[in-house]
Amino acid sequence: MMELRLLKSFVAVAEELNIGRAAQRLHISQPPLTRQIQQLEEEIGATLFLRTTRGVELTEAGGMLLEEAKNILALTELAAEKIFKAGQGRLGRIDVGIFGSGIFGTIPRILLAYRQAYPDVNIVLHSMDKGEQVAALRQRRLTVGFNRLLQETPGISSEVILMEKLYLAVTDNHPFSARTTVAWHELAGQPLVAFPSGTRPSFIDRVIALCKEDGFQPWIVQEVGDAVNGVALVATGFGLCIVPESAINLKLPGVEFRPLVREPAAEVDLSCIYRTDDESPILQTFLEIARGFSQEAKDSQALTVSV
Amino acid sequence: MMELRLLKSFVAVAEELNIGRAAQRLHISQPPLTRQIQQLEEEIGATLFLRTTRGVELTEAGGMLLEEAKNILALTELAAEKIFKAGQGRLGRIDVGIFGSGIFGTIPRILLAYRQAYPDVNIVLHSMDKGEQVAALRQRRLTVGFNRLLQETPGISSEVILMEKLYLAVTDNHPFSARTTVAWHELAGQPLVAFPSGTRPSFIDRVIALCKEDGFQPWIVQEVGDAVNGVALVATGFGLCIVPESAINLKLPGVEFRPLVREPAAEVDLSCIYRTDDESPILQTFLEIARGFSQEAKDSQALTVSV
DNA sequence: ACTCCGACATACCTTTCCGGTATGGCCTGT
DNA sequence: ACAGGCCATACCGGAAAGGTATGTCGGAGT
Repeated sequence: MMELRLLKSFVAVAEELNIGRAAQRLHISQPPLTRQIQQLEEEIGATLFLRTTRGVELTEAGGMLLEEAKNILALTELAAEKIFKAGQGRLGRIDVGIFGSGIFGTIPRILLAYRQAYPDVNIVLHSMDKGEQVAALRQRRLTVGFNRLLQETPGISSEVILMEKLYLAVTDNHPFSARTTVAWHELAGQPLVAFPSGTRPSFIDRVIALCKEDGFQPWIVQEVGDAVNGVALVATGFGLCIVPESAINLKLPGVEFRPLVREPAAEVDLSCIYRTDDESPILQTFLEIARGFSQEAKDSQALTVSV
Repeated sequence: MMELRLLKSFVAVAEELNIGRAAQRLHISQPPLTRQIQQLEEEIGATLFLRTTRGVELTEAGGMLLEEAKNILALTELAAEKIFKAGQGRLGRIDVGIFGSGIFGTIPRILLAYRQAYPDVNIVLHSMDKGEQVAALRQRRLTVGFNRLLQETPGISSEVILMEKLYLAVTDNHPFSARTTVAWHELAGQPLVAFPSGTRPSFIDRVIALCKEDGFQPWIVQEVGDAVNGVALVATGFGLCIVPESAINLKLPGVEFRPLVREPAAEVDLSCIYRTDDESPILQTFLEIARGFSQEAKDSQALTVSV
């Protein structure tokens, strides 16, 4: 069925125009090469070489085959290389689910690091909430998702990347803006903008739980979709808004962020979710990069403590 | 080195997603196919299938390879077919040398018939005189040439396609134009336009030889490059012009053609020339078609005689 | 919970095919 | 006429491909 070995031999002969020399180049002896050419000619049903007394010369059909064969051989080599890279997770496509305000903070840094480590992997971002992410993972429309406050789901694994401290967004004319920090219990009686309004339980439930632990009920004046909208409402004077650390990169005029102090610390997780049975190299390499950030976060924390 | 056999097996498995069924399709048993897939995976260095309990499924790398492999297999099949056709002379390129007035008469009919029989062969015409044709044949810039009155040339073979009777081109006010035929010996003393002026011996020498046989010397008043120019000069009143039969298709106002009668017949050959050592199918098939015209000419002649 | 079935993997054998050595035949250039 | 190249052929040994029998594992059904 015209194996590539025959094509490779053919190319060698066609380029050397001398079976003996071509055989040397191929590190075999001359007679087998003669047979290979004969076999190729028989399989194709065309004479490829004219045997002369000082070697061989290409027929027209042989000349055409030379071009085709070179092309085919190059294609197979490229393909082999490509598939090898793909097998190592260095090539392909990864679909990443992010939530509304996930485009700030650590997630873009992870994505950037991944892109630099695996430049040939196409990163496709999909904005979807927790429930949608789980569904999309199951349908393989997503490779990995970022989210918070995940609960056990069959077939889906989750991994905490890092814990983010909580901050308070205040307007610059609010008394709290004169302070360097705000204590959690001081939130009692303050008008709060809460988010998100999507799949429960979510960030808002975490906030409510922390308040309950400290013996008060938060005064929620408005619910919005995500941190961006929440901070936007703060800017227009609706009230205060509790956000994870990543959201403090969100600069809006007249809005400032103050750390919320609490014992134990008021934190929320940032986690990855993925299909438990997905062992694809693309996912594995991505998780490795993400775990690197997890480690980095711990390191910087240790540094802070030791200083 | 990743033989096509492995790729073919891979495609079968990737399409069936079941090694056993794929083996049936390939008319081999299951264990060798399993080994082939293992071998392919090892050679490429990537996992191509995930083995599940109800068959196999493609990894991402495997999915990519499926596309590549299909492409490569299709290319090789197309290539094999193409080369096979080329080997039969049904595909490729033929360079045909023609002389100045060769574009009339039989040559275009031969070319047309060849084009219809072998539509995938590119016919490239080159206008050149006898000497140029021989040189171009030697340099392989020409596959075949048409010419007349060829003499033995080492390395070059010639074959007479047909004999053409000679005609006389006269103006419609010349006394000969009132006749149905003109006898050869009547040319004595008539002003003649002769051609061609290129490589000798040529058509003009044939004319001179025939006159000499009949005991007179032709009165040549002008030499021109080819039959077209010769007939053109006839139209302007320079004199008469002897042309081969094919040139009577050349309609010019005020010019008429009359058969020249002589015993034996005044004829000139139309021949093919080609490299003696050229056994390429393209040339052979072309010669077959051309010989067909040779036969056809004899048939019609026989018909004329019998009627 | 146990068994059975389906699917891939492994072991082992047979055959085919591939490459190596030796040699023959043909042409060319001296 | 002879020697040197070069391709083709004959024959042999070993590697590799395919076949049969069997193992192993996971899931479905009773």
